[in-house]
Amino acid sequence: MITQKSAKVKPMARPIQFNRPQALEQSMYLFWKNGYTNTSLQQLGEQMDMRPGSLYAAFKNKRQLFFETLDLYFERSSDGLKQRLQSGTTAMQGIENFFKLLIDDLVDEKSMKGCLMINTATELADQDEEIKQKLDNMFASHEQQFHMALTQAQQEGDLAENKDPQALARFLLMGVRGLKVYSQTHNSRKKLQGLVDTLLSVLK
Amino acid sequence: MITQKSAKVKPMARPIQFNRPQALEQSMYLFWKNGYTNTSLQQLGEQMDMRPGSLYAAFKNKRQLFFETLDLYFERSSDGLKQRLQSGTTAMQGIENFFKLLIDDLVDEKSMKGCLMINTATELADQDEEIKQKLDNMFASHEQQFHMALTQAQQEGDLAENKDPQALARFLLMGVRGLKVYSQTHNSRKKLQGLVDTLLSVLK
DNA sequence: TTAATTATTGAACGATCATTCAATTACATT
DNA sequence: AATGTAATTGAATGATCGTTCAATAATTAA
Repeated sequence: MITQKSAKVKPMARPIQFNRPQALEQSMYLFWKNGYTNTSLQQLGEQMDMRPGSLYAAFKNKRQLFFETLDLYFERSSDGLKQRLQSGTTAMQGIENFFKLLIDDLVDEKSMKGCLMINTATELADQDEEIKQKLDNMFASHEQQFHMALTQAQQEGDLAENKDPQALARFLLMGVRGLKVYSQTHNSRKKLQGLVDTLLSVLK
Repeated sequence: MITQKSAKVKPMARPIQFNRPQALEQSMYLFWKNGYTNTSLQQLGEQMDMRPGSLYAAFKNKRQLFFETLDLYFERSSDGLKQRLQSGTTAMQGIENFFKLLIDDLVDEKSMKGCLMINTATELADQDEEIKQKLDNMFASHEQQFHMALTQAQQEGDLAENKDPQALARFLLMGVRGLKVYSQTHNSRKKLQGLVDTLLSVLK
């Protein structure tokens, strides 16, 4: 009994209605603001303008949706980091610009507070090895971007030869984490500026 | 119709069965590990060995229980901080000892990861002004402890006169936050030691 | 023993959670 | 028009959430 399924093109089904990147961006804001557990599928459905069935057909489940959302956040932050680090005429200027703009972000009352990667690390890294690994890789990638900038700064003569670019990159990123958590409860520009000044003093 | 309620001592009722400090300590471990939202009253009841009715009679509700738990955590951490800062013959030694022991904590696989105050800040500070203020005060208190230690170090000649103890205290505590979040995804002793070395280099 | 008081119990509540699925809809092809 | 296909819908599912409360238990005073 041989079924004669032809290789012909299949008749087109109902086209996809929702805009995937746009929907993911909406989910990102929710997860960012409320965390993973505290964001319900009802909220996600409203924000993304998708009904449960579509949501599950498109993203499998809440966990997978969150993964895609986290990936999007990482891409965005990586792009932003790259852009800011390259915003000066020298690598060292880029690094300084990054922290200047970071302070602006942290001070801005209207902007979203915190950082999805940090929030996820404190909420889920202990309980979820897969997420922990994902975050570790993401942080390492950001660290690498700082590493490259610092290496370039060294080549440009703005960082002493005896300094270790990799260790300093790790340190700066630790500082970024500290600053972001600090600003969750206190976001005075003056104090943030002081913290950044001290942080960057280790590069001198 | 005058009810003749005398001022006599009331007959004793059924005595309280549960141990409040002990129950709170149990709840602390749960909130610490899982976060506020991710800890259910069923889990709390099991861990504290209390049935819902007793739990609500004793602590009002989940939110108030969490507040008491957070207070307990703060007391514990304050006591620990004080003890560690005073563990050396000089204030500067105390500060160094504190970071040495912090690394031990962060590296220890068996110890609980993260910090309840930081976890709460990233989970709830955005959405709950009361908790945000509570945390702000707690962090400020810890900052004050570092401030005092640094002032003493200055008096003892271990911190240059031109350094600002308050700004440095804020910076060190920012560093602690950064280190704790860092260790959520990566807890190599070598790297943590490097980060602490760089952090403390600002005191030189 | 009885009464008064309050801690404790455990079942029950309504709300909300993440998820599923049969029915419907919108398209291209025949 | 009719057919095939897959996206979409929205009601329904069972589980779990935080919380309440009438009944019960344990104590002292009378």
